[in-house]
Amino acid sequence: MGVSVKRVTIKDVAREAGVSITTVSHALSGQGVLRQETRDRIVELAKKMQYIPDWNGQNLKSAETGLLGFFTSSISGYYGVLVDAMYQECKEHGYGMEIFIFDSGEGLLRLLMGKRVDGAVVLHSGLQEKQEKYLQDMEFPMVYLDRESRGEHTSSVLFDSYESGRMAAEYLYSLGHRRILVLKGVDFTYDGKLRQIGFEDYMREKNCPLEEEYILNCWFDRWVAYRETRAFLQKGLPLPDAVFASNDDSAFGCIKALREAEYSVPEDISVLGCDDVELSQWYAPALTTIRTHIREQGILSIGELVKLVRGEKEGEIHRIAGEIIERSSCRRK
Amino acid sequence: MGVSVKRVTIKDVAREAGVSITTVSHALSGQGVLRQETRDRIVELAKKMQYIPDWNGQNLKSAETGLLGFFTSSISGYYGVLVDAMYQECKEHGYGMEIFIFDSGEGLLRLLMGKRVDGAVVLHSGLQEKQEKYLQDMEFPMVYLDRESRGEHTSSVLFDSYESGRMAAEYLYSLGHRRILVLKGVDFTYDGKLRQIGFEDYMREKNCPLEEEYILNCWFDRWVAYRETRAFLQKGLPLPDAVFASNDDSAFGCIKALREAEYSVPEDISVLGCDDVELSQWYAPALTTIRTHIREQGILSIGELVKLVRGEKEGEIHRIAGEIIERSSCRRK
DNA sequence: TATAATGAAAAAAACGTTTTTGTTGGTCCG
DNA sequence: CGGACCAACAAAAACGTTTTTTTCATTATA
Repeated sequence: MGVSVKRVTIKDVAREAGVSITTVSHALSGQGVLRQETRDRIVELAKKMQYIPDWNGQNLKSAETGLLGFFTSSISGYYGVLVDAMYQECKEHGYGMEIFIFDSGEGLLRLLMGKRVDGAVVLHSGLQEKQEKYLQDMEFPMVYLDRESRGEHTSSVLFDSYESGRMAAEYLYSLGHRRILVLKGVDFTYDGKLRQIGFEDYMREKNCPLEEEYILNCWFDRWVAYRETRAFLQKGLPLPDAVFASNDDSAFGCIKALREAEYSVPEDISVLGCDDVELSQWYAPALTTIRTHIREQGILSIGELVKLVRGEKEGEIHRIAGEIIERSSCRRK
Repeated sequence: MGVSVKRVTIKDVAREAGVSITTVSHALSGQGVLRQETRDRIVELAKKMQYIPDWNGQNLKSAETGLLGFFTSSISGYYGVLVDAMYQECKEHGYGMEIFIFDSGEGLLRLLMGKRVDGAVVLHSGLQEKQEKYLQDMEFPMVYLDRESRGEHTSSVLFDSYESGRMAAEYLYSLGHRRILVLKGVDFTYDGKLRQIGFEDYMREKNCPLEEEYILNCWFDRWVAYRETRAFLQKGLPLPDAVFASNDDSAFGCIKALREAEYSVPEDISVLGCDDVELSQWYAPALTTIRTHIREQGILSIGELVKLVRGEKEGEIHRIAGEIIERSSCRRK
């Protein structure tokens, strides 16, 4: 099926205007030398005929599409902010943007190399090293959001998650908390891994190594965090002084479980989140958290990609520092 | 700049294999008649050479792209869920999906008619009637999420927002609330408008027409709702029995303002939301709200679009009923 | 006045595919 | 043994553009 009414092509416009398709193309693109009168006449006519150039025809010939792509496995939740920031920045630079969601890294190559976009921002743990290498060899402009990669045409824009992990530990430690419950995120994720390691490193250095039973696998998920802390509470182990949730979502889940068990935050237990999602400031109690500047990540990554696409610079690795946002879910012991 | 390394084209594969490009095309697409041995040999070789067909070349010739598009002005917040649902459903039907964000309806036409996708789901108040008409004339398969439109190739998948508005009013009324503060959403939005009208209609029928000062323009926004209810509170008007927030976000903003003014929800004032965003059940108090089945909207719209694309049916208008989810933010007066 | 330069437009090539039409040698059937 | 059919592949057309090259009057220059 698809579109069954005959499309208006450049040929139709040319015929109607009594000129060649070359002339139409030139008139519409502003290229070439034409009499002003001719140009105006054709532009006018094309609009009247509602001529819309075929994307495939256009881009088959020309080298650039004017489009940047964002490739990811999901945009639910918190990534909406990232995407919106990226889109604004694309517009700023005169590019369009499209978003591709998919699961396998295989598909990514097809899309990228099929010359659909001039460059890509990728946030996708499913992309294999082999494929990453291939893209690098093809000199395709890429910016990664979740892995360290740099080359002539590839950059990374990352959060300094190791430091954020340390920062979290330092903050809780400085408030006098020693026995800390950690809600671990997704291990095979760049940020998840580093936050955890940073946190653990700091505590070990302070001679407060984490205890096995006080690390809960919560997968960055509210529900899992809720269930896990419930289960933890039922074990009857000594109550922790504080909780470090590796993202805000799990902090919310945890707080709910604590509340149901009649513990109040932060009176009985402090809870520190990570991310500073928009909701955090609306929550009760307002969540103290490590802010990851996600909007900035979006802006920076597009800016970087544009430069790579235009060949204005070589790739590099950017790191965006976290920042502690003190609200009401943590207090001194 | 762009990709500078020479792409591997079908010609390269053909040369290497010692056959014509026709044969390569047939081998890879499974069309035509070839010896099994030849077919295998070419497929093997293409993979080894990392041949990836040029999207534009392919789709220039063929009528269908195998891609469905989602066109919207923003995907922040709550729409992530919608998008994820749509993506899953696309996969289910063997389609790919891409998302386009943009502001003007002008751009939409370019994208749609540029033969980038086989069909589109649109959620975009910026699309003008003239453009909608044009698309209909072009017999382009479309599903609208925020307007009533039907034709041979266009459907709508809507929430029954008028009924939801009535439902909200009925619920609050049944709890004995009479003086109700309404946090109005965005007027020029399909759902915003109808929720409001539905609510007003019911109250008028019950001889409790809304008072002017008890309608706050909150634009579906947390911050605006927060500031507006603060301002309202300072006016010193008689306290309402309940609040109907036209979406959950404004309910959160409102509750924060109420709490800061030392009113407690639901003891002093009941608050009813609308949407049932994921957060609602995690909030304190857990929000009583009208659930709009957004996931279902995603699934239904894609299912419908696929049928339209395949020409299996004519367009129609679907309406998804709301459902009241009772939690803890409302109580009997 | 012949030639070169210029302005305006057309013709043709190219982009990388898919699809339609041809070609070739061989097998089957009467 | 001669035409019809077939299997396996190649050649060519087509898709809708952009870009490069060509054409052809004019006008300027020597």
